[in-house]
Amino acid sequence: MEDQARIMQSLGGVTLAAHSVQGGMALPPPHGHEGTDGDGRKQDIGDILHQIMTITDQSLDEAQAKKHGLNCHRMKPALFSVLCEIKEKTGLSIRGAQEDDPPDPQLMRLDNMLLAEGVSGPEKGSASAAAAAAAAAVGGGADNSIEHSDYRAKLTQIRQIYHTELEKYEQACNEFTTHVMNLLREQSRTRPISPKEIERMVGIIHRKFSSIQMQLKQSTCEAVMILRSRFLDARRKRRNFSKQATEILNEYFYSHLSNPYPSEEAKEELAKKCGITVSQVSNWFGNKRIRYKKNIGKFQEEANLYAAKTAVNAAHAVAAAVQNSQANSPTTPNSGFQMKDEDFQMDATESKNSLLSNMFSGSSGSFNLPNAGDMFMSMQSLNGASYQGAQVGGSVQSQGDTIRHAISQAVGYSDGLRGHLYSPHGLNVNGGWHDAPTPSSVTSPTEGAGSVHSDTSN
DNA sequence: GATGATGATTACCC
DNA sequence: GGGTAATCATCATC
Repeated sequence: MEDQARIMQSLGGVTLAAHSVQGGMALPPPHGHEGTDGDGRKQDIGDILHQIMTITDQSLDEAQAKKHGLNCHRMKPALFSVLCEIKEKTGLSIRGAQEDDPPDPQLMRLDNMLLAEGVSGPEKGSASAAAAAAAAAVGGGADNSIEHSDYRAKLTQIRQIYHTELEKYEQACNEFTTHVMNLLREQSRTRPISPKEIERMVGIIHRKFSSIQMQLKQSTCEAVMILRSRFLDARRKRRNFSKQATEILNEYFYSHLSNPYPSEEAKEELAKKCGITVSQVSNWFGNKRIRYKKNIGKFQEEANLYAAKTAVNAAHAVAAAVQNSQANSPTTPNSGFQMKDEDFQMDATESKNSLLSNMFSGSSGSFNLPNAGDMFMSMQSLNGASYQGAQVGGSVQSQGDTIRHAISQAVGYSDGLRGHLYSPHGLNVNGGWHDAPTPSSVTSPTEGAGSVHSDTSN
């Protein structure tokens, strides 16, 4: 009843005068100047207010009937207007306090993070970019690609949950807003509810739902952070490279011992072959160079092993090339092939044997000696059918020339092996490698045909 | 569990 | 930016 008294006071002393003409009604005189007529109207208003205040205590039918009666009451518009104004005044102060809020920095941070992590915003690019970034931090390799996809899958899951929840919240917010608006509009027929107030109420609802959304964003961010940290923590959890990968890297290293600095292209190619990343190749060569330099004696055995291995590969490749040549040559169907150069006649078996013996005895005969890397690559090219002699350096035209070139490369490599077998090849007195141009590319002896590249070191 | 091997990281240099 | 050297952390072997 306090409220009623307050409203009565307001109606009597403050605002009623300003709204005394409503809907063509008679003007009630200002408070304090009313006479007996004023007393009557005051009584009338009090009566109406009493009816409004007690309407909720009545049964539905009674209330409906009373509501209709009140709606039709001649004083209703004036009273409604006054009540609206009172509410507006109090509402304005509330609104003034609530509006003009600066954008919440925490919300901005959350939004930015979700965008950066690829949870919000466009799906494909950022999500995979974030996944790739995390995967890059973790490292490459077959297992890591699994982890990569695992990370991506989990991120996608988080993204889906986030969007589903967000959608739910938005839907609930819209539904609730519509419901409240309808309710208020309906109520506004009997209660002093202005459109501004409805608007304000909608704002309040939106703010409430925004805070819920913020909680959702916060939870999502936490989930992403946990996922991310889990992957980043796995950074140091290394796995040894596969045996095959290590062999490929070692073969390249020892065949380029004079200048074990693979170019970017070479690194990429090695990475592709080994199923690791370029940075892992760089790491590997960095570690290898240092460890080799630190303990040449220890690595000598390994160097010999790889040198011998590569030499055998080379011999096999040459033999294969010779046989291939025999098979393809119309002039030399079954026997040894005839070279254009008189001083280069060799039976296939003989060539193989002499090559092998040369390789391990260190006798390279009168052949020129390209560097080990050249041989390293030539062998692969001979293993396959698509030998590209021009890329190796000479203008290889005839079949015989091709073979001669290959053999000379092989023998040249044996010289390279001699260096590897008997001395720390390529290291200068300061413990560093001799200056040499960076090789432009790489292939390993295990590689198939069609990947011959030049190596201009030495 | 001790130990060596090895991939990754970091600080520094050029 | 790429290389070295030192170091860390983990793996693999005994």
